Order: sequence, then structure tokens, then C-alpha cells
Amino acid sequence: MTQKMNTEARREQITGAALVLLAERGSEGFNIADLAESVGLVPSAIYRHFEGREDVLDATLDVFRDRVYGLVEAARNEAEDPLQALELLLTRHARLIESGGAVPHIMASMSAPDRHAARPAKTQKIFTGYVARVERLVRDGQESGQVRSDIDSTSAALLFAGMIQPAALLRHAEGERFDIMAHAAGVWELFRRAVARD
Amino acid sequence: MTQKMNTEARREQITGAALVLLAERGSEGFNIADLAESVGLVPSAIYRHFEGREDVLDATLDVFRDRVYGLVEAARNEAEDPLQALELLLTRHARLIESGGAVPHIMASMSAPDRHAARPAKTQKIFTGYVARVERLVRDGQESGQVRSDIDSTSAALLFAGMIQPAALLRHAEGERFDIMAHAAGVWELFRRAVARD
DNA sequence: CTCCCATGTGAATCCATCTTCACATCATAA
DNA sequence: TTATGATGTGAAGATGGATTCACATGGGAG
Repeated sequence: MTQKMNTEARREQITGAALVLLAERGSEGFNIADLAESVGLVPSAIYRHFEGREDVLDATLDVFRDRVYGLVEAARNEAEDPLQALELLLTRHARLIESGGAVPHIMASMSAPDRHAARPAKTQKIFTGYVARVERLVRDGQESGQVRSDIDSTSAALLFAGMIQPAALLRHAEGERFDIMAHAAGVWELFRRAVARD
Repeated sequence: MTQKMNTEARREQITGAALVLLAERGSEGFNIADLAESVGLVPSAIYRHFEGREDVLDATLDVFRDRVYGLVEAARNEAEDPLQALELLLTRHARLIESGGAVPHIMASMSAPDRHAARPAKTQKIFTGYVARVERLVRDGQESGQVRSDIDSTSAALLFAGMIQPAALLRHAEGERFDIMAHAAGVWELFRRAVARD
């Protein structure tokens, strides 16, 4: 029999594995059997720790949110200034996607409505929260004079989000052939030119 | 009994309805019963015109591709120059999303793998085809001197695609409250500043 | 050391779809 | 007008995955 674990540790293990599966296949392809297998359990064992599939997804979404928001906070703290924070954030997103943690893929896939329908609302809230955090960085940049004051911070934040999303799709489509780090660098140049005060 | 129709007309009606349903709920929530109902048929009738669910999705993807590529061609033909074509294209995407035809939503949702797995490859091909077409517009702009020649056309094309994708998500999340036309205008200003030769 | 409850298992069972099938009906071609 | 094949219908069957449940087992409190 698989080693027993207390529920708390097991839940973390499971949500972590779920995040990987979601990045690979989206929520449609996500199923309990594969999830169980990926943590070395039998499907029914999942129900010792979660109420059901939807509950797993919900908990996984929490993990996801914390990681993504954590990325923004880390970038903010480590960078010297807001513009550099944005660049750092972009780089880290790219690296995350490169290593398989397809953030935007998850976003898109989880927001598809299902009949129980608490999940899409939650996903969307995570996205708007993300955009709001980026927007704050942009506004900070405006206050510090690095970013042009005549641009709309919301537009800039959405544009920033948009730099990452297609990259994840392409990465999925083309795999290794798509050099996502190079993409990040190229697109950052464009973004900087659009928003930076020169 | 529902009026009979010849298969060709019925297929068009069905794929059209499928596109609407996909935009609303993604491929996960897409089911034959609802599709049948939305064209006033009984589920089994769908099988008179398609081999099965996957076949419906495949055919719908064709319709989708033609519409999206058609949008690019139309913009190219109607505009005076490449840059204007891009702006026109962006506006039309926005309008399409506003009226419920959530293009990027469909993209993301259809690319999720399933076990038969021909669909994701096809979806991704549509996306890369779209990016390639936008990239051509960018290069045309470079040749005509409107667009800076020192930017990477692929990066620019992906950035362009990225202007639309988050907008569709937000539109889904916030509905009417999110003014997508205003977003398009704001983000276009940024894009233009990034790529236009001034 | 031993008992017990949280955790793990395998075999049902449930359930929502998709899919098939025998039968009905309409469009249309001759 | 009528025969025929294409299209529509309802009910039954097949499928795949989620969920439940009775039973097994091991880690740790006492």
C-alpha cells in the first residue's frame, strides 16, 4: 500500500500535481484517475482529502492564485523600480511557461463555465486581481516618472497580460521550437517603447 | 416534426450554432443535447449530418478558421495601408467579442488536449496561421516605411494577438461593465507607439 | 505494545453523455 | 400521384468518468 500521509500534506501534494496536469491538458482533460496516479494513489483515495473533482479544482485554483500573485510581489520587491519589476515579472512568467507551468493556459481553460459554475467566477477574479496588481506597478511607474503619464494604466496592464498569453499557446503548439525567452525579450522591447517615458 | 433540410444547409446551421455555444461555454461545456436544441432538433438528428461530437467540433473549427482569416483579409483589403489594416482588424475583433463571438475564448478552449487529439493540433495551426497573417501585415508596414524596421515582426504579431486575448477574458468576466471598444482604442495607442515609425 | 482511527484499496454503482437503432415522415423526382 | 430515400424522432444501449462503500492497513497516542 502507498505510504500514508496526513491530510494536510496529502492535499498539498495533490493540488500541486493537479496544477501540473491542468497546465498540460486544461480542465477538460483533467480527470481523477490520472491525478490519483500521478501521486501514486488509487482514484477513490482522492475522496479522503477532497469532496470531489470540483473541490480539487477549487483548491488547486487557490494554489495557482497564490503562486501567480507571489510572482508579482517577488518581482516588485526584488526590482529597483517599477519598470524593472515589470521586466522581471515578464521574464519569470516566460521561464515558468518554459518549464511547463502554463499559467495562461490554466486561466483560459478554468474559466470555461460548467453547470456548477463557481469555478469560472473564481478564475476570473484571479485574473482581474492579477491585472490590478500589474496596473498598480504601472501607476507606480507613472508616479516615479519612468512611465509616461498620458497612458491609461489599465490598457497598459492588459497589454502586459497579453504579452504572456499568446506565448503560452504557441509554446504549447510548437514546444521547444518556440523560443519563449527570446519572445519575452522581443516583446518587452516593444512594451517598453510603448510605455516608457523617453 | 421539425422542417427537414438538406444536409449541406443543416450542417451550416449546426456549425454556426456550435460556434455560438463554444463561445459561451468553451468545448468542455459543449454538448450534443444543447446543440441539437439550439437548432430545434433532437440529439440523435445531429448524427444524420455528423459522425459524432468530435466531427462537429472539427467542422466548426473550419468555420471558425474561415471567419477569423476572413477578418484579416477584409481588414487588409479595406484599409489604405498596413498600419490602418491592423487598427481596423483590432476594432473588428473587439466588436466581434462584444457581440458574443468570443474568438480567443474558443481558441484557448479548443486547444485543450483530449484523447482523440486531432483537434488541439488543428486549433494550434489556426492560431499560428493567424499570427503569420498578422506578421505579414507588420512586414508590409515595414516595407512601406510605416513601421519601424528595427522591430521583430513576430514579436509584434504576437503582441497584437495579445491585445485581444485578455480582452475576451475580461469581457467574459465583467460583461457589459467592461468597455471593450474603449480597451481596443487605448491599447491600440500603445501598440502604435511601440511599432510605428514616428 | 496495542488499539483505533485516519488513510488507502478494489469493486461496485451512479450518472451524464454520446451513440445507435428501428420506426416515422417529409421532400422531391419521375 | 406515388414511390423512395433522405431526414427527423424517441427510446434503448454503450461509454467513460465520478463517486460510494465495505473492507484493509499502518502510524501514532496512550
